This record gives sequence, structure tokens and C-alpha cells, in this order.
Amino acid sequence: MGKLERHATIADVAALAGVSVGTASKALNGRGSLREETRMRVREAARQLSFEANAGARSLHSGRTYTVGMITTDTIGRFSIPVLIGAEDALGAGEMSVFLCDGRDDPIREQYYVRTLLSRRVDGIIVTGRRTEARAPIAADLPVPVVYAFISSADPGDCSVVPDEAGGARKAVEHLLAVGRTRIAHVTGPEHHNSARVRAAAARERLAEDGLEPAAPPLFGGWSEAWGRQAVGILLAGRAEFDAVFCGSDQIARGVCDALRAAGRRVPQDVALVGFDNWDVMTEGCQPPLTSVDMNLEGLGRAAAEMLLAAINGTPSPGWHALPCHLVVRESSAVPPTIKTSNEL
Amino acid sequence: MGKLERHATIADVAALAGVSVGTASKALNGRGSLREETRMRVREAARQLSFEANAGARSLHSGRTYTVGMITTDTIGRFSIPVLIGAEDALGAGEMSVFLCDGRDDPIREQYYVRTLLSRRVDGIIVTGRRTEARAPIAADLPVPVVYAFISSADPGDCSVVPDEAGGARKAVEHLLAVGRTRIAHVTGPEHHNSARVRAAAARERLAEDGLEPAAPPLFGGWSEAWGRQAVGILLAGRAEFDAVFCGSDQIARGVCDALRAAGRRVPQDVALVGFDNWDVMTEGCQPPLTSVDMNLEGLGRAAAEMLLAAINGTPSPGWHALPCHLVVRESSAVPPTIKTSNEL
DNA sequence: AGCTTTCCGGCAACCGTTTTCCTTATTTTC
DNA sequence: GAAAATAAGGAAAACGGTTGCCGGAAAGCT
Repeated sequence: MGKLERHATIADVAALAGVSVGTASKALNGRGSLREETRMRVREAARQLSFEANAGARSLHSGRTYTVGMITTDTIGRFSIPVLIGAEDALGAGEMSVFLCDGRDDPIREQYYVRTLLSRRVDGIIVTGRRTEARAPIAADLPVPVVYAFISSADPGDCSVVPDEAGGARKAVEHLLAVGRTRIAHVTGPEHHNSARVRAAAARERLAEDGLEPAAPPLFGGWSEAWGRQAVGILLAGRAEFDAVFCGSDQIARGVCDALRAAGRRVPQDVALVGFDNWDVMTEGCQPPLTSVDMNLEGLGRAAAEMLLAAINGTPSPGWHALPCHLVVRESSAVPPTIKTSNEL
Repeated sequence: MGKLERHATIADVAALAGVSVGTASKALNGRGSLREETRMRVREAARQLSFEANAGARSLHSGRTYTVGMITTDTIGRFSIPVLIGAEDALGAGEMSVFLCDGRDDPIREQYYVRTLLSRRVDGIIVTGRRTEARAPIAADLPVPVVYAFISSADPGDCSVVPDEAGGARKAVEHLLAVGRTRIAHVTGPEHHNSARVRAAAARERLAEDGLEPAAPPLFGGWSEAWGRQAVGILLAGRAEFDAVFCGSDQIARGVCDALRAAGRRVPQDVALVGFDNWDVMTEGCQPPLTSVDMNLEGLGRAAAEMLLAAINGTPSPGWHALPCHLVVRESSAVPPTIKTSNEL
């Protein structure tokens, strides 16, 4: 209840243990040569006063703060979170604490945060968030290493850790081909969004490798369920036949799924469906559960953190690092032979 | 490109400006009495060296670090995020930085974080996250103030900022009554979850105030869409008639909505639907868009941060603070008179 | 001219820790 | 038994800033 008055200092500990501050410091840090009895006495005093060394004062000496800043450029969103969690986890294991800064997509705010982080002497900075394109470097000539996670820096000399979205899209298409689909449509987000373009291009390319054409030109729109539903209308209105839809996001896929059902097309029997993001809320809410591409954002955050730690320790890894995506197969694209057979009747 | 070698110190600035460090400090902080010319000279030197005062060293003197720790007890989840954003925003306005700590629902991890935060001399701590019940205080006798946000502390002497879920549930029911529904069912999360119980009790109570009984006993299950769908089966199998369903979460509501449509019941004409959380992904994805109770988590985070700041400045607000929820009406519960009339035919 | 003010800016203490010497005892060695 | 080696712990100087106090110079007053 009654909050403790103030933090105990090492001087308090030293006094209680009847030694000098220097000795107390050595005792607590296992330095110098002290009698075991003395060491214990100091430790006991520290325990009694619930002493915790002032990290600020300590870093004054060591030059390292064991903190890193994490700036999300867009508002902390669904994509930043897993990255953040992964990074925090990896950093925490290295005893480093994370300053969270929500940039809100506001350059002023961002610059302000960079300045505060520098004044707090963070050992490094991770920049994350979603953007339509690679972003401009957060600042030039920073005295600390910076790693971009999920988002990527326009400067190729910077270290960016990103998912291999093209690879993910290829896996999605490959899977659809493997379950026997050949007339594959693609519904995705806005064309001005790099992810949408990359995924669409990779999908088309993978089809081409098998000598196939898309069932329809890729449909660019928004990332929402509403767009997914709308897109189905467009697909059905067109004269092209399709037996699968690869969607640029799980939300789109879900919209597609709902609209297909409403139109009397069965998933997966008539149309197989693959989403992107592997967002549990969507993959599980969808009926049937949705096959999806997982970008492993948490792993990405972890990788970014590890690269940052390495950079802090003097071995930076400049450049663009693409981490593999993997496909999680669920019922929306599973085609049990029996049904396939009944289809062929 | 080439990262700057090291941070400039105030001694560098002083040397460049040709004054003593003390004078430089005063010049930069607007203290002491200096000639305007001197002040400018120092400021210019600081600019040239892109000097940023070392916050750690500074706080050594002031005793304040202008940082707070934020511990999420469960893994950073959908509910922690808005709270976090709100708090970060309010704190940032007060020039405070936030240490993010992901407790993962692991007491060991949590205690570890408390210790690191204390060693970093945070000015205060915010604890947030989702839990089935009020949680045990994070630690006894901390030397810094603590505020619990969203989650609440079992110790009534602690400061907890929580949404008024009962009030929210009452508003939902009131709205359904206002649009002429009288046979209202309730589908919600697991009974061992305090939120589920509170909302269910408040809903029943509000009905009783109008002399009404629930259309069916409250259905406790999970928080998922799947449970919502399942619950509709149970409701339809029962002999009770119902013209509205108030759901304990938007996900449940969406499941209910889908299942109702599949069963041939129209929303909102036959059954009006109200959810809880006002989660855009669900309210917008749902067809029709879902009416829902908004807990204003971002505001809650902001309020928590403000209370923490107040506590840091010496005026704590112990106890349990319930913030009002509000209802966001959308089509799932809108009943245009024409349709109502056609129902009555 | 001599005294008091006012104005600037330097000096040094202090914040909490770590670390490098150094000084004492206490042993060991010849 | 004296010299040397070793062990144990203290004193003090950093680390980077802030701030109270003080001194010197210039200006104002009789």
C-alpha cells in the first residue's frame, strides 16, 4: 500500500553493509576481489533495501543504454503488432527494453520521436509499419543503427527486413495448381499499393511458367471484405470461367467467399480460395476455414531485432532481406478426391 | 550514410561556443542570466553538432526520467492496442516516452519487467490487458504509481480505469427496446469470464426494469464467430420466439448474423442484432453493418495515462474508475417503420 | 574619485555507478 | 625475521548534465 519513499542508492546499500560504495558496486557486479562474506553482506543489504541499480547512471558510464526505439510509421496497426511482439521478444531476451513510438504517419511526429530517442541514447532503432511503397529513410547520418521491418527503406544501403511476398504469392498459385485448378482469378488491393502489384505480378508469372493465363485480369480494389464481395459480382458478370480465386488479403477472400456462397457457388468444390495474411480472425471466421499465405511477421520482427543487435555490436547487415512466407492449407482449397469425383460426374 | 561517430556532449558544445559547460547548459535551457549574443552562439554550436542532451544524465539530477512503463499482461492483443495507443498519445503530449513490455500472461516475465522498469527509474507504470477477472496487483509497495487500464486490480486501493460494461449492455438493450423489440436473446462469451457475466446481468436487469423477461436464458459459450453460429442453432431449436439478439462481442454477433441469414431470418427485419466492441473489421464486414457498443478503449488509455501523470505529480486517484461506453447504431438494428409495418401485416 | 549595483559567466558540487588506482593488512617465501 | 607477494577494500576520478554561488567588470550614483 504505502509506496516506498524513494529508490535506494548504492550508497544506502554500502552504508548498511558497512563498506564503501566502490566495494558495494564490486560486490553486486561480481568484480574486484572481495571476501565471500563481504559479498554476501552487501547482497543481503541490497535485498533488504530492494535496491535496483539506476540504469541511467550506469549507462552514463558504459555508453550503452540497452534500450532500442521502435517507431511505427502508420498508426500501430494489425501488421505492426506481430512485428512488434517478435522484436520485443528477441530484444527482451537480450535484456533490452523497447521504447514504443507511434508515428501516426506524420513526418513531424516521426522526427520528434527520432530526436527523443536519440536524446534517450537508444542503442538502435527499428522502424516498422505498413506503407504503400518503400519509405524514405527516417533520417540521415544517425549515430545509431536502424533496421526497417516489414516496411522497407528506399535507401538500399539501409537494412530492411521484409516478407518475400512474391514467393508467398507463388506458393499460393502453386498450391492451387497442385489441387488441379487451372482457371485462377486474382482479387487484390489497390494498384498503387506495392504489395498488391508484387503479389499480382508473381501470381501471373507463376501461372505463365505452367503455360497458363489468369482466368481474368487481376482485379485491383481495396483490402476490404466489401471489395471482395463486389469483385465476385464483377467476375460473375464477366464471361470468364474460374475454378479458383487467389486473394490479396484474407479480408478480401472472406468477402469473396461470402459472395460466392450467396451466388450459389460452393467453396471449395466449385471455387477454391486462397487468402493472404493468415489472420486467424478471418481464416477461422470464414466458412469453410480459409487457406492463406502466412508472412510470419513475428519471425520477421525477431529477425529484425537480431539484425539490429548484430549491428549494435558492430556487424551490420545492410540491404534488403526477404524472409520466406509459407502457406497454411485449410478447407477452402482442400479438394477431397470424392468431391472432385462427384464434380466429374 | 556514414553514421556519426558519437553523440556530442555539452562539453563539445561549450568548447565550440567558447564558454564553460555551465554556461552552455544555461544557454540551452534558458536559465541563468546571459547575454542574448552568448545564448545564440551556444545554440548555434549545439545545432552544428546536432547536440541532444543525454536524457539519462539529465534525469540523474532531476530525479525524473519522463518515461513510463506499460505492461500488457496477456500477449499484446486486440484490446491492449487501442489502450496502448491512447496512453502513448496522452503521454507523448506530456513529453514522456513509453517502455513497452509484453507480459505474455507469465508472472515470471511480469516480475522481471517490473524490476527492469524500476531499474530504469520509470516515473510510473500502466498495466493493461484482458483477463477473465480482476488481477492481483502487479507488486506491493512500488516506489512509483501504477494505473491499471482496461484490466482492473483486485486491490481497491489501486487505481483502475475500466469501461462501464454494464452501462454499455444497458444501452444496447435500451436501444433494442426503443426500436420496438421485446423478445431479446443474449449470446455471449464464457461464463467464467467476468465481462460475460456483467454484461448478461446488466442486460437482464435492464429488461426487468421494463417488466420483460429475456427471450431465452443467456447463452454462454466462447467469444468466436463459430460460437455465434452454433448459438443460433440452439436458439432456433428452442421453442422461444425472439426478435433481437444482443451479443457479447462483435465476433459472436457476426456468427449469429451469418447463421440467421443461412436459416432464412432477415437482419434486421426479423431479428435485430447488437454486438459489443465496435470492432470495425466485424461491424463493417457484417451484412448488414453491425450496431455495436463501443468501449472507447483509446479514450480509456488516454484517461489512464492522465491519471498516471496526475499521480506522478502527487495527486493520485485511487479506486475504480468506470468510463461510459456508447452505442454506435448501424443497419443491423435499424428498423425503418415501413418494414416494421410490413412485419405487422 | 569612491562606492554600490547590475550584469555575465565561470567554478564546483552534485546526481548514482563503475572502475582504476592505491593503501593497508595478511601471507608467503627465502 | 625481513622482503616480497597477495588479498581486501577504500579513495577518487570519470560519465554528462544542472544549478547555486561567487567574482570581476562595467555602469550608475553621490
